[in-house]
Amino acid sequence: MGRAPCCDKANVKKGPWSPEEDAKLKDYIEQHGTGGNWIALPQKVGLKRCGKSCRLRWLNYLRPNIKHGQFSEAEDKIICSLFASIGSRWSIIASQLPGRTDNDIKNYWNTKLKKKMMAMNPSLQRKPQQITLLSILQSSAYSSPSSFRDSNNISYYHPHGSFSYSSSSLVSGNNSSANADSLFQAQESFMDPKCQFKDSSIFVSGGEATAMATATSCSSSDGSCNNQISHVM
DNA sequence: AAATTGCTCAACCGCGATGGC
DNA sequence: GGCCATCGCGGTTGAGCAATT
Repeated sequence: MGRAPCCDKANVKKGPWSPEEDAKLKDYIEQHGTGGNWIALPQKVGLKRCGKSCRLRWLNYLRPNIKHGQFSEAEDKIICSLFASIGSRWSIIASQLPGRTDNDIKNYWNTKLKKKMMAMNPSLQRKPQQITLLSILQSSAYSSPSSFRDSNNISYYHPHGSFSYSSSSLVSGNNSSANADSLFQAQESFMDPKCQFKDSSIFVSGGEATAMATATSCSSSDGSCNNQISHVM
């Protein structure tokens, strides 16, 4: 017995959306909202689509203020910084880039930004398995059991493990391999099941200031995402 | 001009989380 | 507390287009 399908696959249309379908869905949601039930929505709208498909279409394409196309340098920096700190939490990263969707950012990272980073630092191409939590702990950047400090004197603390990175050097092209390496070390430390964080709280400290960045989990059904990383100085 | 290869991005899939009963 | 339906997320796929051979 496998998992029950989310909808009747036989009666569901798949593949690209037609302009008519887009219009139907958009009109309905603008007039009535989602009703808090995506599964029931296609029937109400009169679409032969899976509820999940409708939700995705709305969130990634139809909802207002969606920004498509070229990412700016500033957006690149934000993506790199957040990827370094929280990994592939695309919905959280998207919440910091108004108008961008998690899918967009994910695609952008996988197709362009990642390559850009690799090109800037070929040492990143080594297998992730070569980087271990232990290697982080043993690194010269290690300063205490629960915090790291990078060359910019910025350290990042998380209750279940910590990491460091230099966002400025990553995106400027002047990055040292140590800084670039730390990006992926950071990522791995978060991807380690034993180090997963549930409340997405990140403590960032540097110099005399201490900041706490808290990423709360996200997305309302009307497409507005209330994820925020708030910085409390 | 045709065939092949590479790239992009919309859409799908599966699974964990969540909330209601 | 357990079950079920639904939501939301991240990883992956594949169609379509562009670039190259």
